[in-house]
Amino acid sequence: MLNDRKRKILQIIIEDYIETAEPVGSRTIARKHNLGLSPATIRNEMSDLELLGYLEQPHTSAGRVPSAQAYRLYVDSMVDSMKEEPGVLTENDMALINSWYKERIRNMDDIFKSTAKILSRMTQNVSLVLANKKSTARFKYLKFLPLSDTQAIMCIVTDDGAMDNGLIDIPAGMSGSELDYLSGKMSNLLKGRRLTEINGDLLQEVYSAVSEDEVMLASLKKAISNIAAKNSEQKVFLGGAKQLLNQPEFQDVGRVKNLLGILEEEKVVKDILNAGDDSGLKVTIGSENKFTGIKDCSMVQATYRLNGQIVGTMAVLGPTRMEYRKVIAVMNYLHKYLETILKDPK
Amino acid sequence: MLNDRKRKILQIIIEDYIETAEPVGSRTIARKHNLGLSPATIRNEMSDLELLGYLEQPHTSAGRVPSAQAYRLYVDSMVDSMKEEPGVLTENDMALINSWYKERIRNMDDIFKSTAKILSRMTQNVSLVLANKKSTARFKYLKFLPLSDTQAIMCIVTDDGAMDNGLIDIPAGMSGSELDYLSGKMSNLLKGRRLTEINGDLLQEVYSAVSEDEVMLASLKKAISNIAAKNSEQKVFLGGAKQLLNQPEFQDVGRVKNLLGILEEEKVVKDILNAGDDSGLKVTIGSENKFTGIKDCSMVQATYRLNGQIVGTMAVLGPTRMEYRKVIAVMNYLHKYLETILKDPK
DNA sequence: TGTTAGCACTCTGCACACATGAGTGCTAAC
DNA sequence: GTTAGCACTCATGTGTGCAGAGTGCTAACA
Repeated sequence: MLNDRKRKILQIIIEDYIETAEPVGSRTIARKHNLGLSPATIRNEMSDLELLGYLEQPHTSAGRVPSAQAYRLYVDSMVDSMKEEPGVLTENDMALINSWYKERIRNMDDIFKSTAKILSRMTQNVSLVLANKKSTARFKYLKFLPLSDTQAIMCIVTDDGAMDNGLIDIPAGMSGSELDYLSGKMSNLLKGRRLTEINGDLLQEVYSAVSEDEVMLASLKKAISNIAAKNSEQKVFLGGAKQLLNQPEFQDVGRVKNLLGILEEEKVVKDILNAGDDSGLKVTIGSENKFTGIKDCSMVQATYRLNGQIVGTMAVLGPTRMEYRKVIAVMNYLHKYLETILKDPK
Repeated sequence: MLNDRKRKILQIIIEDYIETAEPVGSRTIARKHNLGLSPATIRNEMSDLELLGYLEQPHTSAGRVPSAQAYRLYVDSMVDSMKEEPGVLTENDMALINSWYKERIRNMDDIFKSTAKILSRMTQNVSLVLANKKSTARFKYLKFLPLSDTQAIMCIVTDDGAMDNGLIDIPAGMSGSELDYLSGKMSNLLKGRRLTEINGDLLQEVYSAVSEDEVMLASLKKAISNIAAKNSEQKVFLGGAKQLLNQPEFQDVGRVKNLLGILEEEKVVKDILNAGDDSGLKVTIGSENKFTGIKDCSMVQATYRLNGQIVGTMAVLGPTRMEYRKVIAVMNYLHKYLETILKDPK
């Protein structure tokens, strides 16, 4: 539908606008790029492109600005072409990323934190990183570690090698070996269950098979439901609200406030990130966004997996006039990097 | 040095300016407050106050604005008077605070999170909350929970009733009872130590008294240093960057960027909060702040303790034109509230 | 001696007119 | 199909004038 020349001109306009944030005029194009065309010809083409819905004019005597539809075309064809020759990151960029990751990684949270930081620094936009908690882990065994005469710590080990714990009340004077007997019995009965399955009823059943202390049962219930809640909780990491203020579209305080308001509501951020838990890379442009408040923004989002399981989602949120090429390249790189780290988190 | 009338006028100017963010003129004062004085008289007094350094004039024909020195006087005398009749929070405010705290408290982190949120909502400024980690806890005992043929989880129980854990490598084929023997021995030798004391050398000594497996020793060292690091780490919770944008002094994007930049650097925030680990309430006005970047802001800060130990620090950061009275009242209330909760976190 | 009315002066903010420049759309010629 | 030329539009920047708020000073008053 678009001939090569229109395509070329559209691309030039998009990239120029992404760079300068100023409406692009026909003269500018003719001057900057050696197309062998006069401004008048380019004007005619631009007029066509506007009619086709790819360009918009802020006012009569301004240059033109790409529409959401134009970005869509641009991104789609870019994603296609990137399948063949993916990376456009400079050596420098990659070195920077590597060094940032090496900086201070002690646990999973640090990995996500670093990812958020890197994403925002490299793309000059807000980054959102969502860490899914493993809710599919299965119960392996539990153990009580005595603390005092009336309290103990319950440790639950799951088959993914992780451990959770909670404080529980025990009958006064219960001995260590009694506790061990109890935990052994309970472990046998609960083995293989998902943590979320271990609700009040099941626990009641299992527990009453081995003991009958009401106080301890109650605190067990509470501790386990706490652990289950913690495990099914998603965590959000944000980065780079500051960078946003460098973008000309966010010189208006009202707009900044709007976006900051959204980012401060953890629940909203989670919803946004969970909405696109597609596989692979997803670019949402302007009003394609379902959430009010970011309808004038674009978002590039990617989920990453480990053994087929979604571990998390990362996204870059910014004005529709976003450096899509760079953002996508960074995302692709981080994606690979993360999957390597996650496989072998030494 | 200031007679009563000057004092009174100064107070009126400060409070009016805090409310309106506009320079205050002599006519306004005469109209709003029934002082029995004409604008001209007030003008004379204001002229004196300016000479004394309490007032400043943005330009010749504007009203006057309180200087840092004026705020200092205002805050000091207010803190004094609040010792007698402390609270000025409305019933409504208190109810709001209570309900926010009840909302979703499952662990310590939630308490700090809520505090940050409440502080910023109630004061319309940025809130910073620093949670000190208990680095003074003493080792009680440790226990190994087997995971696989070559791995186990090490659980360390401390005398404050908390537990930490880490993954360690064990010699292939080591039995559960061998692990128990090891942990029992080690527990006896390490009992009563601070976690930070348990460094590589001490551990080497203790461990070689009970076993000689190099791999396990290495992973033990690593796990314990991780735990010690985590325990001595301070955590920061922020709230209400959005509220800031409601303040007229932050309509300028440059200033917002400046402050956001600071808030995004966790290390800087920690430094700021740690700098004032005085006891009790501390108000820092404008250039009294030692940190560049917040020299045009004021900060109200309070540390809270549990059994004499500093548990954390909370602060409100905003323009020098801050509602000191309200901020201080909220802080006082939260202070009491928190110390109650912390004493008995049911 | 303290207080006040009056007045000239200063500065900001706003509205308005005007020129400038960038950009377009259209037409006619190549 | 391409291009030069021209009239037209609109945003932006600048200068002017005016109203309003506020001050400082002086002289009169109690």
